[in-house]
Amino acid sequence: MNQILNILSPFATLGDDAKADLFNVVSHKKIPKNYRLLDEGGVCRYIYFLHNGIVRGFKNRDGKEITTWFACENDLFTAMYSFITQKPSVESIEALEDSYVYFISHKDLQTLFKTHPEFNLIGRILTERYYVQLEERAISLQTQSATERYQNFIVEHPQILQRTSLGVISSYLGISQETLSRIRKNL
Amino acid sequence: MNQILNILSPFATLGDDAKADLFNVVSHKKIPKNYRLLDEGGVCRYIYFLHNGIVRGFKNRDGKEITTWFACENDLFTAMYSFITQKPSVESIEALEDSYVYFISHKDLQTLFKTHPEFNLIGRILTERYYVQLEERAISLQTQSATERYQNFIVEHPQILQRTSLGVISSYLGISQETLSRIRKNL
DNA sequence: CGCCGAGTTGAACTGAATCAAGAAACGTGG
DNA sequence: CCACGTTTCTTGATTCAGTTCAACTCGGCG
Repeated sequence: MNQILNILSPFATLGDDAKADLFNVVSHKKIPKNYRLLDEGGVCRYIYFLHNGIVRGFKNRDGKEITTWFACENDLFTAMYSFITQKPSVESIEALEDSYVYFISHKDLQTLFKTHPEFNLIGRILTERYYVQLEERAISLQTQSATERYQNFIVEHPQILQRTSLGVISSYLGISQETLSRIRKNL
Repeated sequence: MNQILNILSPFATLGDDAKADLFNVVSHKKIPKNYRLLDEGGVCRYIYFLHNGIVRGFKNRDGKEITTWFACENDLFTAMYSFITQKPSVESIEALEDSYVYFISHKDLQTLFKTHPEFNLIGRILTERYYVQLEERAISLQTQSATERYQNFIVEHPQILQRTSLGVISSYLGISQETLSRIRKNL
């Protein structure tokens, strides 16, 4: 729980009331590897804080799973679009390792927004992070070669590299598994 | 001015006070073709509403201009990241046609947020739109062929297709101008 | 022991970039 | 209103990065 406060503290100084109300609506659970927190077509009702483990978001495209983001220790995550709009999601979320998450429902978060305006910053922070991350990926896909993208990835996500399978990473980078294997060889 | 209200009305019903305060902080001006609303390295102080014309955001990559988004009539736009954080921008903004914009400064918008919480929706709407748009582009770059991306573009942005140069579109699609020319030919 | 998923390697193929040159379209000034 | 230079677009020839398909290796695990 304290980790959550640590994450939020640079952005919002929470009063004791706010903290108490937050603690009241936060749940937590263990997530086994490969468990799906959300399936395509469902509405994402929660925003999550990843205590430990790795989680990914992905979409189906012609039967292939395209990874669109990773979350690791101390990251906030959710199916952005679905959570914000509370409409069905086009992406799914699954754990790539046994993980432990804290989470708050959309409804409870709305209440927090109203009673403690400081919490509005959460939304902004999350959006900002997601946006910047996504933007970097788009630019990378738009302008860099497969090798450059991989090198970039090594720098940006060293932990994920170690702990995730080749196929998942290659789909994130938008290249085939074989090509990634060869790229990796030539380094 | 009424157009702005029309854009906002589906999301927030504004009281007369709110409207008056909004009108007080909105400026407007004519932008000639090729004029830069923001240069890379500068902080984006304004959020804009495009009354007419076309505007694009772009980045420099190895001396080439990579278009990252387009705005057209009735779109809200800004250099997202820079405007939110009020830090220097990595992207520039320029008009692709003679345009007319309404705009609000970051500072005035903050004041509006405080005095009229309804306005918080503006931020959310804008972010949502930007995010979804960006996400679609990322997926497109990650999974589709040049031809598919172009066909997609035709459907999504027919107006921009008509009114923008080939080079600008090709950089948005992440393909060379020559290839786009050939793709266009074979349809 | 044999299966299974994950990763590697090879060979053929292909989509798209690059380089280079020409054709249109466009605006500006004489 | 034409002539000129500039920018934008097209077309061809060549090259190359990355895909695809297919076979093979390796390390676990029932």
